[in-house]
Amino acid sequence: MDETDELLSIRAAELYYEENKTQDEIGQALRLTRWKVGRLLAQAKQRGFIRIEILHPRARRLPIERRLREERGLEDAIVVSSAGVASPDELQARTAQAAADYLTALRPVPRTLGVSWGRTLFEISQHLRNGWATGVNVVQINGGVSLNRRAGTAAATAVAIAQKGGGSATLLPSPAILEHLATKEAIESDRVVAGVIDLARSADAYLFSAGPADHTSVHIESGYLTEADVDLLVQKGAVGDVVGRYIDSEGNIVDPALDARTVGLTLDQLRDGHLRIAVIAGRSKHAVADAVVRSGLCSVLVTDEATALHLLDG
Amino acid sequence: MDETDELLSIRAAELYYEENKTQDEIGQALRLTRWKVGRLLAQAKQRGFIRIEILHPRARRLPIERRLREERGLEDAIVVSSAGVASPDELQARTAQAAADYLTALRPVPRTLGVSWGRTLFEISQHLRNGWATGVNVVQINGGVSLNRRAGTAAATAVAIAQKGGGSATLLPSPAILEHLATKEAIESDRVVAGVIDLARSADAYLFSAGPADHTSVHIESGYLTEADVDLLVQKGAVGDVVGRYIDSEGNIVDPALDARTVGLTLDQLRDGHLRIAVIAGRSKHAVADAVVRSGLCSVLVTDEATALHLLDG
DNA sequence: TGCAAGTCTGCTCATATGAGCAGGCGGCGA
DNA sequence: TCGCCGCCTGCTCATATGAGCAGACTTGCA
Repeated sequence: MDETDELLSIRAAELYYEENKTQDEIGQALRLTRWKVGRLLAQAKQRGFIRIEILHPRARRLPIERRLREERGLEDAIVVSSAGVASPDELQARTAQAAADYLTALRPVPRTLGVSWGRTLFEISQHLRNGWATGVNVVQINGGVSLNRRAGTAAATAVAIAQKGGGSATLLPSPAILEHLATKEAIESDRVVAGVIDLARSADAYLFSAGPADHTSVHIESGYLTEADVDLLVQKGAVGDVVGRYIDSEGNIVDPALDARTVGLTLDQLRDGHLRIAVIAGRSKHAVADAVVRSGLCSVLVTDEATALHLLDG
Repeated sequence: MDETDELLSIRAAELYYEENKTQDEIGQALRLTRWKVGRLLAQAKQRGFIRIEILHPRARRLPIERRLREERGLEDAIVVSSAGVASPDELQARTAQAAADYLTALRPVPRTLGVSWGRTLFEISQHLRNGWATGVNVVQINGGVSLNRRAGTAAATAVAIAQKGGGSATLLPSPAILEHLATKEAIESDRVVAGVIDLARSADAYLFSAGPADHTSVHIESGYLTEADVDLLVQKGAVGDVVGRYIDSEGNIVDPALDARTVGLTLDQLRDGHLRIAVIAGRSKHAVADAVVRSGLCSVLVTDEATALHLLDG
């Protein structure tokens, strides 16, 4: 394609897309046959001169979703558009909305849904509509009795998802991380707790998020870890946590001792699930999202465009 | 359009524009008739959910050009796209290129073209191709013997435009602004100078730019004015200059005494021309572009998207 | 210079899309 | 409750577009 044709293809594109002329009319204007105009337009598209964007909070990026499925081996991927997003909060809201939509459309409807907790999960619970399902029982898959004033968020999330889905919630009555291994083992041997974990292991689907390994972590906010603890984990290679367990960029547990004091499904138990939906969005979670996908923790990923492109192109 | 339809129109748009499905295929996927899909797509477009952009340095914005013609009474307007512009310099280059293209395509070819000088005009001269016209004679319409080391730019501009157009240049051998009115009158009564100005008044077309009233002005760089002079002009309401003459936001001369010492066509003489092409781009020239269009100094405007939108929407 | 390969052009034909219309449906007022 | 009005649906038909093909043209090489 020489320069003249390139320029003509731009002129044709202007008339076609901005002025809504037919290819025939454009041909008359530019003294070309309509077939030539059609070819110029095809070339303009193919060379990337034409960008078509869908501007809507609910817009998704299907080509990126396809690439995630094909190149990263995911069973499914939902990628929300970042176009026109004003703030990280808005991105988070869009992603939560998409996750809620995905759950609502899920067939067959899971009878038992295992959920983690945190800011993302809470937001998803808020975006779900009443009646999004009928008779979905929700079970917590990791400990989360909050130690600070925001107590109850973890429970509220599970309960909201269950209620709106016409089912009931089974809570895991335990802190996320315990100070002593012995305490953790004692709690897990409790009949109720063990029963909840068994139920969690049998769930039809898991819905969880991941947190970044930094000072904004919900574990610091909740009092389970100190900033110094997290700094140490980062030094050991942590990129973030999944169901309270900190992993490195390959998805390996960075601190086995800490992990042993963490209550809930282990990562291997999580990986045993058939449908494992991870919802991870935002700049700060690029690294942990990569680790989650790389290590096969999720089979379905709900994320934003920028994170998806990070996974694909580094 | 209720929320369900809005969402469907987004899903349909994704499949249509990103996945290149036919409306019929989309209908099958979403369990709709193909006519419904067509209507959803039409609504998505109409509500502005679909944005189509042409990404190319030579891309123009025809709808904005139309609005300029219709709403600001211009005979013609050329608006270059700002999409993907990295720097103000690139915007300037795109606009100069567009001006060169416009001149090249101009029919009938002007026999005599009056030109001003400055950074913009110089750049246009560089973008013109050899043989852009045959036998175009170029005449300077305002004084411009440069006083500093960049001497000759004004002359070089006119000569380059003429040479590449297969014609010759007639230079106006005079400074732009003189210190004393008497000197200016003496120069203008000189046979050669008067002859050039007469020739300029008879030109078939004028090509000129405008400068901002700030310290980047080419008049400061050339030594005709000091920074203090320009500050004073701004205080009097100047928004910029056209052929060396400073105007306010309504296009009126802000300092008649200074104007009287400025050599070249007066603004009224400029307005007598039939084809008056102004080339004005860049953030700093929004105000002066508005003044030029508002006061009818140009009949054709070549500008960038942001400036055009400023003229239209304030 | 002459030939062969590849490219470009303008066509035919099949398909996709948009305009416009008749019937059905729901909402609203009497 | 009935009947009218207006919107929405699914259609027919006209038009716009894309696929594929045969011939012309250019280009590179001997």
